[in-house]
Amino acid sequence: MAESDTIKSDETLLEIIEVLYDRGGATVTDVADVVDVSKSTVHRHLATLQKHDYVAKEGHEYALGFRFLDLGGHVRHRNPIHKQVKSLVRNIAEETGEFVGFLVEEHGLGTYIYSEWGSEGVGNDVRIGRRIHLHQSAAGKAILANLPEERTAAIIDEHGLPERTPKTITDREELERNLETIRERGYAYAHGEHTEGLWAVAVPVHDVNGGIAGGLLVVGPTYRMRGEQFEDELPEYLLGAAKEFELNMSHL
Amino acid sequence: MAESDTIKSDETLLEIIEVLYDRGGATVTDVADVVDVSKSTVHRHLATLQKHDYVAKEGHEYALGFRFLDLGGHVRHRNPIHKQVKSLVRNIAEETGEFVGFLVEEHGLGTYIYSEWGSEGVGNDVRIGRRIHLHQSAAGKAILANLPEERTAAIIDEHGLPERTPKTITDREELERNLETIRERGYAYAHGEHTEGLWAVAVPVHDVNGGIAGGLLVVGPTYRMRGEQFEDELPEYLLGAAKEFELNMSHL
DNA sequence: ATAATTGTTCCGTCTCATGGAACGGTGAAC
DNA sequence: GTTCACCGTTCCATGAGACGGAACAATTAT
Repeated sequence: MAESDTIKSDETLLEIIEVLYDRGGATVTDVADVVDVSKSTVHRHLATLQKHDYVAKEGHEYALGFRFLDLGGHVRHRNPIHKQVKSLVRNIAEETGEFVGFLVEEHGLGTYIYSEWGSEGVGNDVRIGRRIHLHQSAAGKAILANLPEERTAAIIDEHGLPERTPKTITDREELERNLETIRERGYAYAHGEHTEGLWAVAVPVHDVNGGIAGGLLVVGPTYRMRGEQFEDELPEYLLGAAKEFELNMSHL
Repeated sequence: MAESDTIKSDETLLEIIEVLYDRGGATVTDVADVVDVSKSTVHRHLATLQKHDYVAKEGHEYALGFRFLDLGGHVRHRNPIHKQVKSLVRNIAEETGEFVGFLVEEHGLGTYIYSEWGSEGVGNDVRIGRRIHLHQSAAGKAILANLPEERTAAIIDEHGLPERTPKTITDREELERNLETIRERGYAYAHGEHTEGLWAVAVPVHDVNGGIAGGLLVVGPTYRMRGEQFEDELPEYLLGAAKEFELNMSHL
């Protein structure tokens, strides 16, 4: 419970990594300006990272190195369902032509472990591994609606309901009503709650123990996501795909 | 030049990450057994990582968290050629049905920034971002053969020629003869030098400045990689694909 | 040429990371 | 049910080592 004590040098190290992440590369002084430590300290931290190939130095610019790709790939492959997720997402992307993603929950936030642009798939700055607030995403809402009630409450308590677009649901009561609807109907919509101009449909995907494995999501521009196609056929299709996926997972 | 001084706590932190990477999850005592520090120290490092979502704790097990996926994705997307590489690799995988990958060089080691299994694509434990020795891979040899001579020499000096299978070329003279052949003929073979039972063909891919951007590789089981198909058609096809890729890159 | 930045190294100081011991909780053994 | 063993976590005193600031080197701008 108590906030265990942490290691200061580690925290600055991570902070430096964060800066390199945000800026996509920075010099010693750049970093020192942002992270409140002396240049020499920054330099030593970067030297340590460089020694272990965590950052690459090009001229005076330091940037995150391929070691992170390695670690990231590891995290993704550790997840046993990843291979199945990949083909699931890919098939649906091909079928629908839209952007398709699979979101999982960790620490109360959502992470896409795989995504795919279909032929018509629209921008959306979703990046594999980028963490997003669950309530801002159709897939996240599908997850929230299917977690044990107290877990959902704990997540909202911890992370709040920050706004991302004017459409984002920031009122707790409203969200809970929305989740209730999602539970009843079996799938979730998002109407520009994450990115304006984009609508999404998502269904929950269960794991073998009946827990929630993640959320399967299709995103498209508003004009293409209206009407029967969006409101009936697509959700039904996704529910079927999720069910099939769950069956595949159950006899592994 | 001089080995700049590094930060000890950072190094243990990275060492701990490495352990979690190798084992795919470990308890405090597990880590303390391997990394020569006290349990309390390990605990504090892990607590720090956990606080920032770099590790996830499940029961008593700590494992690398999705934060690394995020960072890894960032590294990959920063690379401007990534998007083109993706479609290049994917097309060839579809065409050949085999495993296809794109290897780049950093710090004298190779990293796959994208790979794809075709319909028949065979196992190969290649994992995105995993770092491998260049001389153990057809793609790596294609790169080594096309780097400036002194850079190639420096890489061999630094990393040596460790064996991975009995087929791996560990003799420097032999490797240099091999590279010479590759330069002349324009593409590289590997006959089980990385994984026994797998043969590969690879071609170098140049960047806009005429430098070497990476190596494009096709891997398959020995029995499927023999004969004319393997020895003539496939290399020619890859050379064509690489050329087309280079053209696409030149007018961006 | 000079000045103004940069990254890097050096050094003395005092913070803070460390190991060891104590605590609390959980599960196996008897 | 009680004991024992082993786990993660917290506490504390101590000395290693992370830190800031100054000096140096190497570029680039003026």
